[in-house]
Amino acid sequence: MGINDLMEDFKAVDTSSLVDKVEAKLVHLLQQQKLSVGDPIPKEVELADTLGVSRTVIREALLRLRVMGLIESRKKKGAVITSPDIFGIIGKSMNPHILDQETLKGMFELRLVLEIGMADFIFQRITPEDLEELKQIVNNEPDSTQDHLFNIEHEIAFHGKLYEITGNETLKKFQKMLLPVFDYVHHSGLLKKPVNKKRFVSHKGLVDIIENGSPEMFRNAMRNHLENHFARLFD
Amino acid sequence: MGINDLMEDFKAVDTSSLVDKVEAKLVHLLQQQKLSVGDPIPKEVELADTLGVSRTVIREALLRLRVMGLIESRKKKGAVITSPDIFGIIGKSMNPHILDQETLKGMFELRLVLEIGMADFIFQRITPEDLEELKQIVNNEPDSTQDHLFNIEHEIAFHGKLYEITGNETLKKFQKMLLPVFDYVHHSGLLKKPVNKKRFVSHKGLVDIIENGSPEMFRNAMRNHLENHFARLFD
DNA sequence: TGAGGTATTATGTATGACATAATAAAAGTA
DNA sequence: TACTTTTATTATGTCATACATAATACCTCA
Repeated sequence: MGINDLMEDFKAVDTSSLVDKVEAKLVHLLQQQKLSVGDPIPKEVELADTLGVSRTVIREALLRLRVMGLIESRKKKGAVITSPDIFGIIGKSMNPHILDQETLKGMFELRLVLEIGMADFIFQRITPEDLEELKQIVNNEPDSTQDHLFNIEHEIAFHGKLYEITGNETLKKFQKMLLPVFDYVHHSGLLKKPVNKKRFVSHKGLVDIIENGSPEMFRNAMRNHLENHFARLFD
Repeated sequence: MGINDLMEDFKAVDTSSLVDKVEAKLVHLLQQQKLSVGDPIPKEVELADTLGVSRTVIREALLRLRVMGLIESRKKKGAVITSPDIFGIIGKSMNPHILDQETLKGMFELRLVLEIGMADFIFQRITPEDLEELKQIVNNEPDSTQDHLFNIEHEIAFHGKLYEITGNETLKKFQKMLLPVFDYVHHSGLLKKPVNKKRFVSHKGLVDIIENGSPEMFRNAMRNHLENHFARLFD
């Protein structure tokens, strides 16, 4: 056993707390798949007894799982396994005021990536009703001559509908989470370059493409539509 | 005060637990922005004293913040505010075995959206070194004639590098998180349609486009490159 | 002055008790 | 018998206290 192995061993000293270990064990237990959604897990006292630790530790470990959305606990009924709503959970820790600038900028960019990349799903899954609704939304928008006053409400209505059309709940939740962050970055002085309200491809233009065009055309049009945002990121 | 208002009041009965309230108060405190990263927050006993609840409750509330990545606690030093690594946190609750099918499928699709949508960032931020590295990766790949044996390692190396080039850490972390899920969905029987290993635009083709083409060309090429995956989703 | 030991402090863990809410069991009534 | 109400049970939620542990600050002594 060479010195390097020894060092490896040293590195392996268990610095984790008791709760850490218990948490790991519990997560491992859930992964065994012996348990599926809705199944109850052992009571706190049982667990404490079995694992030989205090109920305090068990409670902390369970609490972590609960915050992560892996379990839900009800009085008397004990804790049951749940399918975590990931984005619901993230949403809570998604406070723009707390995130660092790098992450915030990343989120801003992420939206642009998503809206350009989702073209195929829109074309594949859009229904006639969706298309009709899109047209409605566009018709309710103010005149394009005064687009410098564009309404954030209409922006959300239109782009939100696009996410909805993709039929991807995860994507939609992601957008919902991203929205406040995007807005925050947009208005805080985080991006150096000024806002240029020049409008390129309009919402109406996008709808026309959805109706008569192809995913390829849509991607390019959306890229153009978002030019104002890209311009603030690139030179 | 009409009956409806009364009902409103009834609806407003506070069903939240003590810990919930304390958590809300603490989060609110952090949002005051009076506190920035690295700043310590009051000790557990102080908080318990100030808010008039037991230390247990305080600890549970703090634990939630900790799991959400908003604070870190050190012995003796107390708890300090941290900039949360959102995706690190999500990663923990991102166990494919626990997520429900709908979410899993959503994640699978999300990857496709991302890789098509990130073209502009690749072109904007790629360096000569990046390009060189991409070529290296492609050169190390097995012959395209035996592409039915394509190696998952090379897939990850190539596509991972693309994420890296975007210069968006958030995006990269997101990919890291998505990877196991994508792989899981790919191999579990979740997608009905069989895997068709037919190769369309190759990695080499993509590199060529990055070198000589445009974001627009890249998006189309990537869409084509991912055709195998899309084919399993669409009719 | 600086190294090393000691005291202090705040979190981590353990224990025991009681409160509370949800359920199950039992009792009572039509 | 069926159905409602009351009572018991059970498991989590909250409280209080004590001690362990690790990190820091302080203090002593060479």
